Amino acid sequence: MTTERADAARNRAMILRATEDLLTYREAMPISVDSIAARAGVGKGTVFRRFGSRSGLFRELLAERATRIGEQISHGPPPLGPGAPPGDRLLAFLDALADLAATNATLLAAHAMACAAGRHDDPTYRRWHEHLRQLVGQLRPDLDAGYVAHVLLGAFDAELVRRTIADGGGDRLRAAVRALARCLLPPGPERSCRPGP
Amino acid sequence: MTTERADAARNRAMILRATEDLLTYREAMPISVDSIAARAGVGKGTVFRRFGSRSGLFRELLAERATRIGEQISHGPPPLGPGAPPGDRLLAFLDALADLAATNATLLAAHAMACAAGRHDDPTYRRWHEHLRQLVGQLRPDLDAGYVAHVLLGAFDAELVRRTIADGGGDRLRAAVRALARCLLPPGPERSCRPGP
Amino acid sequence: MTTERADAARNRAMILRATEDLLTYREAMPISVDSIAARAGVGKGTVFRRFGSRSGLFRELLAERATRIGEQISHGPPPLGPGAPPGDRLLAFLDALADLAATNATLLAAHAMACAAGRHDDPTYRRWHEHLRQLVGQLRPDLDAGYVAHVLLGAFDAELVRRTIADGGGDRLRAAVRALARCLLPPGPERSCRPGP
Amino acid sequence: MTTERADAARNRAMILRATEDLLTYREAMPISVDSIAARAGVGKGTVFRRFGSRSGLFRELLAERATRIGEQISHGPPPLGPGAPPGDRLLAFLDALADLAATNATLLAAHAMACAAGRHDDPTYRRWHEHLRQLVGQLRPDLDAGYVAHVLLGAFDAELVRRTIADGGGDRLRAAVRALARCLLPPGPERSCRPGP
DNA sequence: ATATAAGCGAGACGGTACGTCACGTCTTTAG
DNA sequence: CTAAAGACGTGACGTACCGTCTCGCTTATAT
Repeated sequence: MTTERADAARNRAMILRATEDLLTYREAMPISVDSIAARAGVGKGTVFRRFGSRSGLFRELLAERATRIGEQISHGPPPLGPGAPPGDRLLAFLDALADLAATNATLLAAHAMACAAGRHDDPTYRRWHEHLRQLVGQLRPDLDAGYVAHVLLGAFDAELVRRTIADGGGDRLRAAVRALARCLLPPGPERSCRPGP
Repeated sequence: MTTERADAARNRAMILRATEDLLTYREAMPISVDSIAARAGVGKGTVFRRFGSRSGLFRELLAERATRIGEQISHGPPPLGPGAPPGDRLLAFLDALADLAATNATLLAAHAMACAAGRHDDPTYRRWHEHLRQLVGQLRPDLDAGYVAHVLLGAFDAELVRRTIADGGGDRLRAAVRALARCLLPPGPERSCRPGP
Repeated sequence: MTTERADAARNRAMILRATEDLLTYREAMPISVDSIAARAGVGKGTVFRRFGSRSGLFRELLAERATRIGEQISHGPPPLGPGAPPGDRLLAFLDALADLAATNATLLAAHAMACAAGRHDDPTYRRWHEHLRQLVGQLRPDLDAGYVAHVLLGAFDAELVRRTIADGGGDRLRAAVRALARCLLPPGPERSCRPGP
Repeated sequence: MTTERADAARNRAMILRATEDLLTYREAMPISVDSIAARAGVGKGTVFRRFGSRSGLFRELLAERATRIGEQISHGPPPLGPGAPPGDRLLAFLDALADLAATNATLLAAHAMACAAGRHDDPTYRRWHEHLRQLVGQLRPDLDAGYVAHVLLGAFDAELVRRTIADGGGDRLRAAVRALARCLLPPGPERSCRPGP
């Protein structure tokens, strides 16, 4: 595919927009592909053609939302972008994720629901995981960086995020994540907990 | 109901056994209630009568598996049971969870799939969460204990566990969890970072 | 299946009735299974469960309509039923078919559309064909009775029937069929091959 | 349009040839336009530009096959062409149709499938019907010539032809048609209603 | 022991949502 | 600038599977 046809791009945008609308209105999961297609004013086949499956639709929507963070990680200014020390980047990245999660709770829920067990293969998830893995690896060679990266991403689990912001708002989420992240930072001079080899 | 009918008890066991078998054979999720009923040699209605729903079936199966840990937490000997210092209990509990997860990876996956967003309401999950919340609260008053407890339980996410033991075995899972947990322990001069049994 | 469940029978009737209604309203073909299910107030799955396919639905509806004729052929009074000479039975049967076709033109069309090439396997068609084959075989051993029986049934082709009654009414259809049928009767002393007006 | 471009003519031929091939290979109906285009080595749009629709493709293919008969009817020698008595022309025409049907059974099936209810509007069908209508009208003023003409064409129904030649070959079809046609001839001294063997 | 009522077993049933299919259209590009 | 190529739009179809409901039978209890 060299370039996307004009009508395809238009319908693609309409479908994504319709999905957003429905996610905003209905917090509950039952957002059927039919309802999305109907609201977008296109046939159901179009949705499946463009996104492959229900999962693919939410995946792509999440990817769209995650674009900004991804770009800032790669080319943005410190501390989120390259150049800052790993500890600062880690905190900045988790802050960004917390922001994203707090403002897209329902999308996360839908994405989690749709992607089910395959969420580890989601491109967005993989990118985030890779970023975390590298930072953690630099900060704490004593930890299983890959595993810890997954656990940190699990801290933004849709249901957990929803419950947390429902009882404390986005601030509580950010604070909790931040406090948790600091536990992973290497201990300073006054911290005696020195991990073994 | 005074007593459980003999055939009912027998069928209940057959259903649970059939579910285990299917979980062992098929790693993939699509284990339909029909297939379970067929393999158990009972009608589908029996499954729903006994367990209420697909989720209930997996919930009960997990609860059965979690019975030992629950009892040891409540009445067992330290460090898992009462009496040991919180840090030791936390590590012991997470060790136990890692063992359970390593030996029941597919069940966890099925449970996660079936319970979906409602897994926070699962009795077993709640009990574990409450236990962790108290321990974390005692150890680290500076953290959001409830949130951290959820994150720690997220470290036993089905898909994550599966991938971890697939690439490193149960030992890697246990080690990774242990290393991660130590980050949460408060720094203390007299507590070794590697608490022995 | 020993006996049909009460609710199944009720829904079955509702579906057939809804199909009739839609056939009455909309002469055109596009009667989707969804529209039938919606009008019947049941799910689409129910329609497919009971009738197997879109074709099966129309087949069964036609069979229901053809029940009277089938019974009269088997056990009814002459000349349609047994006992009358073959020539009289042939004419009576074709008359009955013409009546049925004239009053169920749209159903025939839908049935033809749905059954497509497989209409020769339709139970109702087969019964009618067998009846005709026997009568023709008795009347005209010189003809290929099976083939002629198919041709005679082809005289009630949905599109042909529709056009004929649209330009001449049911009477024209009946007369045309009758005149055609007389050509097949063996020439007798008092019954000329050229029937009088 | 003054003349057909060379490549257009070539593509047209390739499409028709591809359709024939597929009709020969696959007796079953599901010959999609995509498969035809693919086998012809052209884009699907080309097929639709040339033939308007799926139906149009089969219609044109049938028309091509029917060209010889049409010419012989109009300008050929008796008994098929003009000049012979109606009875002879009728028999000759039906013979020719039987030959055509026997050698193009699958094409007839595809044509019937594609044209569906609109086959009465097919140019080829109309020409044949008109020819038959006139002959029947001359031979048997007592019959509904238009209706009988349709019934006679129905004797070459695709499914019927297929079954007949499958169980008796083309000879059985020709004989059956011939015997049936003689029933329509007016009784004459030297031409009995009961034709001999 | 037998009749009767309560409740269980089996799976057919009801319905929703999904993904597929193939027609016909429309945009893009090559000649 | 015309035509080829095929990506695109569309909606009906049939399927899968969850949870419910009905019917027949088994078990416990009363006589």
